[in-house]
Formats: sequence, C-alpha cells, structure tokens
Amino acid sequence: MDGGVIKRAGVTSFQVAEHAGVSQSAVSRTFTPGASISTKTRAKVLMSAKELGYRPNAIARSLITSRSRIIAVVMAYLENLFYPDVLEELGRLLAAEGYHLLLFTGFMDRDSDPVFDQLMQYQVDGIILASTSLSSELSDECATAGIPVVLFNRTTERDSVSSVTSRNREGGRLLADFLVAGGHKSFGYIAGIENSSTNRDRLGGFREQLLVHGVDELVIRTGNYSRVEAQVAAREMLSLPVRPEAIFVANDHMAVAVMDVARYEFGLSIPDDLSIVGYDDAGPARWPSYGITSVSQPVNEMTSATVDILLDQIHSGDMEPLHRIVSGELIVRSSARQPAAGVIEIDGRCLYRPSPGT
Amino acid sequence: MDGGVIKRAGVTSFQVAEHAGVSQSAVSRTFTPGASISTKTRAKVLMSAKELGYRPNAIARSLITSRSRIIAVVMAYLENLFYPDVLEELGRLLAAEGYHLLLFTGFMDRDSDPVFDQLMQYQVDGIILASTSLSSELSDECATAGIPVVLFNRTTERDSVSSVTSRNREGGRLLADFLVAGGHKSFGYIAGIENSSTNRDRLGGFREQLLVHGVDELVIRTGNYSRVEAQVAAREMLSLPVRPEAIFVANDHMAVAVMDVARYEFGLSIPDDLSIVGYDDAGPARWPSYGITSVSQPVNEMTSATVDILLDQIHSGDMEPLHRIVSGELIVRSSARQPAAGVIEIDGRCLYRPSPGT
DNA sequence: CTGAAAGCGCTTACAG
DNA sequence: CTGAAAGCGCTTACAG
Repeated sequence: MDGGVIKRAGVTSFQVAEHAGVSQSAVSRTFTPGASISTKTRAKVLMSAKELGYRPNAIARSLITSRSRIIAVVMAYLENLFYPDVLEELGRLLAAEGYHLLLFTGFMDRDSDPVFDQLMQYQVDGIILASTSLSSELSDECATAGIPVVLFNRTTERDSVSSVTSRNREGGRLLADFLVAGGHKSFGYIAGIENSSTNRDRLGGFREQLLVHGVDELVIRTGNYSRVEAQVAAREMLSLPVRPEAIFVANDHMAVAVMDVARYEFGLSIPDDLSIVGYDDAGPARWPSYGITSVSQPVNEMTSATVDILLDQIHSGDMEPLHRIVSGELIVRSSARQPAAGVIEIDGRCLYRPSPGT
Repeated sequence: MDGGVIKRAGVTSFQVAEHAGVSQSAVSRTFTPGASISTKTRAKVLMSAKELGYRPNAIARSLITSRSRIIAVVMAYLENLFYPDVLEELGRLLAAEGYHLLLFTGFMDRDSDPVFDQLMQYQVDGIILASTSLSSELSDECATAGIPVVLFNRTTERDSVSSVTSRNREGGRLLADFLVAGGHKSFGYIAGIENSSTNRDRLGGFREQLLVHGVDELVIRTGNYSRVEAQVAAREMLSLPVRPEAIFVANDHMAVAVMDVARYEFGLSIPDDLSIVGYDDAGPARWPSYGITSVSQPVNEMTSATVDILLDQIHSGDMEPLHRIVSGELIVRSSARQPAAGVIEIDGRCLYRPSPGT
C-alpha cells in the first residue's frame, strides 16, 4: 500500500553510551532534566552525543512515558484572519512550554468527531477545539482517558469539557446600545452558524437590549460565518423594500463581505447610508478601508487562558471542566454612525463606554 | 519539573487479543492494511476492539516502523492570508494521504534552524518550509537522514532541498509591461525580505523589463513582507518630492497596507492619483474595497506539487532535489490604471495577456 | 492464515 | 551517582 518504504538509521542512546564509555542509562539521564547524573559523566555524554549527532527519539520517549507533549488543535477554518492569529499565538505559547502542535482543519459548520480517532491514536496530551465541538460521547471519552479538552470561542452546556469565550451576550447588548444611541431606528442581524454558542449569545444580547430600547423588530439573515454566504445574506437584506439602517454582522470576517456588497453592489456609502458593526476586532476590521466598529475578542488573553487550563489539567490530572470568560471592548471606527456621547479614547483606541444610566 | 504527571491506561492489542481469543499478532494484522488475516479472525478482533474501545497506538507503531506519518510544516508567519490558505490546503492534502501536520510558526525574517532539533526528535517523515529556509548543514543532514525537505514559495541555489515556486521573474516582467502600457512614467517598488528569492526574482524581472521599456529609474523602499514596515516604506515613498506614478508592492499583504496609507494618510485616490499592483492574488486582493491588480500564485497547484514531491520522496527514498515552478496570471482589478489593450476576460476573471510584439 | 518471539529506542524503579 | 534490566505497545520475519 505504501510502496517501498525505506527504514532510516538514526543514532541511538546505546551508540552514544558505547562511544562515551558509559551505560545507556547515563545517556538517558543526561537528556532528562532533573535526573541524577554527575557533571563529569554528563559532559562525556554530551561530547559523544555532539560528535555522533545524537538526538533523543521523542517517539520512544512518548511510548514509555505515556506523554507525547503533543497538543491537537482542531480549527474549523482559517479563512477568517482571527483564527490564524489565534493559531500563531497558541503555537508560541505551547512551544514556550515544550509542547508541539498537531493541526487539524476543515471542520467548518460541523463537529470534530471525524478526526477524533486520528488524534487519539497519536496519544495527544490535550485537545484545543477552536470554533468547533465534539459529540458528548467523545467528550466523555476524553474525560475518562484523562485528556483535557478546551473549547476555544465556543461553549457548551455539557460539563465534561472546558471552554474559553468572551462576553458575547454583553457584547451584543453593547452594540445595541451603541446603534440606538447613534440614532438608528431599524436593525438587521447577519447571523453566524445558528446553533453555535457565539451566535446565540451575540444575537441574544443584541435582541434583548434592543427590546430594552423599545425595538422589537429585527431582520435576520444567516451567513454561517462564511464569506460567500454572508454576501448572499447581505444581498437579500439590502434588497428588502425597507432596508435596515444598521446591521450587526456576527463577525468581522463576514462584515467585510457585507460592506463590500453594500458599497460595490448597492452603491451605498458607509456609514452615511448604512451603519455596520461587527465582532472580533480581527485584522481587516483594523484596516482603514474597512475600519469596522467591532467588539474585540482579546486574542492574547483568550489563548493564554486556553493554554493555562490545558496545561494545568495535564499536570494535575484533574479533569474538572473550567469555563473562563474574558471581556472585550467596543472599538469605535468608521463603519457606523457614532453616538453623541460615550465614545472615549484610551491608549489611542476609541472605545464606546456609555456612562451607566444614560 | 513536570509536577505530578499521571499515567494513562489505554486499551492495548494484548487486551483485545485476550478478549477475542486470538493472538496479539492477529490484532495487529487486523489494523494493518494488506496484512494476511482471515475474514473470520478479523471480524472477531473488530468486535472485541469495538467493545473495549481499542485504538492502535500510533506512537508505538511509529517506533517500530520508523515512520511517524507526521509532516512538519514550518511557516514563517500567518499574518498574510496567503499562508493560512496554503496551510489549510496542505492539511487537506496530507490528511487525504494519511499524514498529519505538525505546525511550527514564527520564523519571519530568519531561517528555521531553531526548531530543527524539535522536529527531528519527533521523527517527522518530511518537512515543508513555507517562506523560510534552513542552513546548508541542516539541509544536508536531512538529505543524509533520508528526510525530504520542500521549500514552499522560496528557492535556493543549494542542491540538497526541493522547492516549489511560481515564475516570479516573469511575474515581475509582466507587471512592468502592464504599468508601462497603462501610461505610467515613474515607478516605485516596495520590497519584501531583501535576500528572499521571491523578492529578488520579482524585483529582478520588474527592473529588467522596465529597462527594456527604457526606464532606468526605480525608487525602492523595503517592507520586509511585514504590514507595519510596509506602512513606513509607503509613507517614505509617498512623501518624496516627486512621487512615483505606479508602485509595485512585493506582495498583496503589504499592498493592502500601502493602499490604506495612500488613501487615508495622503488622501490619494486609487488608481486616479496612484496605481498599485501586488503579488499573490491573496484573499484581500479579491475584496472589492482593495481590488488589487496582482499576479497570482496558484495555491492549489503549488500545494499539491509540494505534497507530491514530498510523498514521492518518502516512498521512493530518492532524495534527488526537485524544483517545480508553476505559472501565475496577472489578474486585473481596480488598483491600477489599465492599458488600452491586452486585458481579456476568461472564466469571469480579467487577465492581462499582451499579444507578443506590442 | 496463525502464533510465539524479537526488537524499535527510550525511562525508570531497583540494587549497589 | 551508576548500571543492568524490565517494559512501553506495537510490527514483522519466522516457522508451522
């Protein structure tokens, strides 16, 4: 099946031991931090190792220690720059702790069950699921096996996995406040994947707070966090006999597509003819040609919380699920009409922080 | 050092064998495609395996076969959407062949030597280096060890590693033709990393062909393929007493930043006041708010060439370096003034293909 | 087709 | 501190 597969010969600890005139154990101890070995023996081994080009075989080590130092990262899709950002940061954090990252992608709009077998076969020490989930059975299996799982930017009612999210509901509320304060009267929402927790919470908060302001109408179309579907959704919404004055697009990735449809297919000027707000504060939102007013999801905070939880659980063996929720800010840029009050500047960023009671 | 590390107990082939009343060898053969095993035995094993929740241990398999089925992918940076695209496609292609992807990032502007040890310890079967390289010694070490290395979107004079690139020199030439035909008289170039082959070739071709057209002046600033540095370079170039009429930015990722500086810091209208062309045909180039005229680097062709070379060499053991060069197209959009002739539409894409001899 | 056995390259009690 | 030895969970000649 594999055609002719050629075996490679590597230098082993036995060869180094022989060359250095010590036992194989001594070689192993030299490369095991904290093992008891004299400086002299260690030096001899190190010399021989260098001369022979020896490198410990991590696979053999994994087999005996039952620890691979590999973390599986399953990322639904990379099309949205938010995720490459997250991925790069996760890589950095894991590398700093001596862990390696086995990447699986392409699970947009469905759970990660199809790769579960693969990653379990590789004896990964932990699993990070970004924008994707796992069936209950598989989650439970991980818990039983003592393999921690952290959902990133998604959460679940089930209790066997941890999660790291931001305050999506508050974010949705804040955007409603912002748009109402900006004088808008009619509203649209372009949804992400409908049963994702992010989408539910952002929409929930938005709608809830609109209601507080006495608005009970909201036009909804679904973009499933996909660029192409968001375009379709935008075309539909903008073709309505009465088009909403302001649209909340469930993430910046889709908001970019929606802005382009509004500008180049409908000839609308943003924010004069139409206000658009997004979510994530992802790369393109910060590029002036889009300049999207957006609620941030702090990548650094979210990734380090993820890695913290994961490594803590690996080291403690305690599988008690943790749910960390971080706070974002409403970053004000040029894609939506601004309210008269509440926009303040901090560290060069414009934030919307309405004073309580207004 | 690791705190208390808890060992996990997994189901082994021995347990399955016992449960099924067969030998451990039979269990192994059941999970080895092509191994000689009777349908009946196989069925028994499969039942027991399912009942016990057995999964072959890929780490143990790797140790005995000297094949990890892991490919290391070292990617300089993910900030440029071209690379996440490439990464997703590589993941798809490798998964289809039963390989897994160990990701290393963060090697912008330098070679990948720092992670070399890590990836060798994991006994990877092959290495893909995207926009980064390896020192000669390490490249040679891979060749000796029989581990194929493919450079993606970078090439080298050294002969011990393979490479996949596009016709960067031709691309540079074509852009010169395009801009000259568009009536521009003065030109700028915002460079990528100066000693990268992509930068050298794009600039070389561009300059060469400008010369053919009798233009020997070219203003150059360096952006090192970084967004921030490209902004600085753009500010400098646009502040010149006589600003170039057309700028070739060495990739689309930087071109986006340059356009925003031109538009929002210098109040220039594109392409009326300034023409900009880029390279890659990366995501944002296709977004109408940028609409960058750009030479494409076909992701699918380049990634499949990369995986083909790698897997061929893994299976054949033949380390003879291969250099595959694929062709791109000049995709015409709205960021640069168009020539009167030579722009044609094919499959809904506007391409620049000057008829020979004009 | 099947099983007993050797061995992949390590770590880690155990005894000294 | 050091070495001999067991064993991690598999694959694969080898003999039947």
